[in-house]
Amino acid sequence: MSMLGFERHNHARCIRTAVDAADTLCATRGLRFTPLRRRVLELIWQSHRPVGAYDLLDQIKVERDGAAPPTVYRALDFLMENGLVHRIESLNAFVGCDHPDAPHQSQFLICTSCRRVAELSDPAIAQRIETKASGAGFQTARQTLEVTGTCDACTES
Amino acid sequence: MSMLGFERHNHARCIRTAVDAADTLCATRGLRFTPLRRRVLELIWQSHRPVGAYDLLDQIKVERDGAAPPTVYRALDFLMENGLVHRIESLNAFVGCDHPDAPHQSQFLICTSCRRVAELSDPAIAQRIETKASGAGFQTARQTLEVTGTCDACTES
DNA sequence: CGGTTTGTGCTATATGATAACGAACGTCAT
DNA sequence: ATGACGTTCGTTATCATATAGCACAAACCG
Repeated sequence: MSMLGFERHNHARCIRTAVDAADTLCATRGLRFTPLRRRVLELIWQSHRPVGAYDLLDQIKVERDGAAPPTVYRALDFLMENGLVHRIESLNAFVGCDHPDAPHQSQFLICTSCRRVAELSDPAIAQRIETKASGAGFQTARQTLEVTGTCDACTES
Repeated sequence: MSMLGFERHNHARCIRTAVDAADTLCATRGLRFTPLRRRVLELIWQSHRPVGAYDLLDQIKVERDGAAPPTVYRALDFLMENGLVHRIESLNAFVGCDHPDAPHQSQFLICTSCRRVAELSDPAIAQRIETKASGAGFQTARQTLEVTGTCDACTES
């Protein structure tokens, strides 16, 4: 069993769970979870790999005539603002958030072999970074922590 | 006095030091520190702000007829491979490395107000991240840690 | 209903990065 | 020196990522 735990999870269910959570979250906060935004989120959740905006666009175009870059970037902006997806800076790509309900600092493990990404949320690491930054007189707004390497499933094989 | 310590440092000297260090390092390793590479490094060190590749290109073009994107990207690749500059992933931009001599994991504090970047190198943080990753069965190749926020000089004013 | 805000369609353009190929240059053994 | 080899650079073309700006439509709110 790999650390990422991807081998035997029911992915259809995984997607549904994520979208349902988004639905609830938007309802709670009075946000408009439009068909476009919902669809973009579904597409992002098709895999645990980060997806590029233009990959999303290609898929959206099939269903929605005249879709253009702003179509998908605006949906992505909405999803990111509300913590439903994260941007992986080192890849210029996007992944769904595991636990959008609570605000959190994330850390990402990015496997260069299978290209899957696992999201960690270790408060101790975040705290340590925060302490170091504030010790330097720096007010932290956001932490970006991305670790690239090889996941255990890929190491084993 | 701000944490970044930029206020009263002699920046001409700062640039010279960095370029001299690169010179020595290249000589030691038998690398070719060509005029182009040297110039790109100088340009990057003009400030402690991350510089975009196309900003560099605009400046290089003035001096070097027919310079094109590959001109600067190749120089940047060389400088990065040899630890002379770092790429700031969240900005798609580049900064000079403070201490290129020793291999190290860096952390960056990026002020969104003055846009300056300070490089930290806290082994404890790097170690903690490494431990967490390997505990998850992940083999780390590289860490990217970028903290955005406000530096103390900007907070004060 | 009517005014306001929010979301989307659409066109254009800005910004960042790489592919591919040949010519020039350095290095080094002969 | 000479030539063979690897590296660096010039040059053109193209790809990839992201945003600006404006008009129209849909939802929201009194």
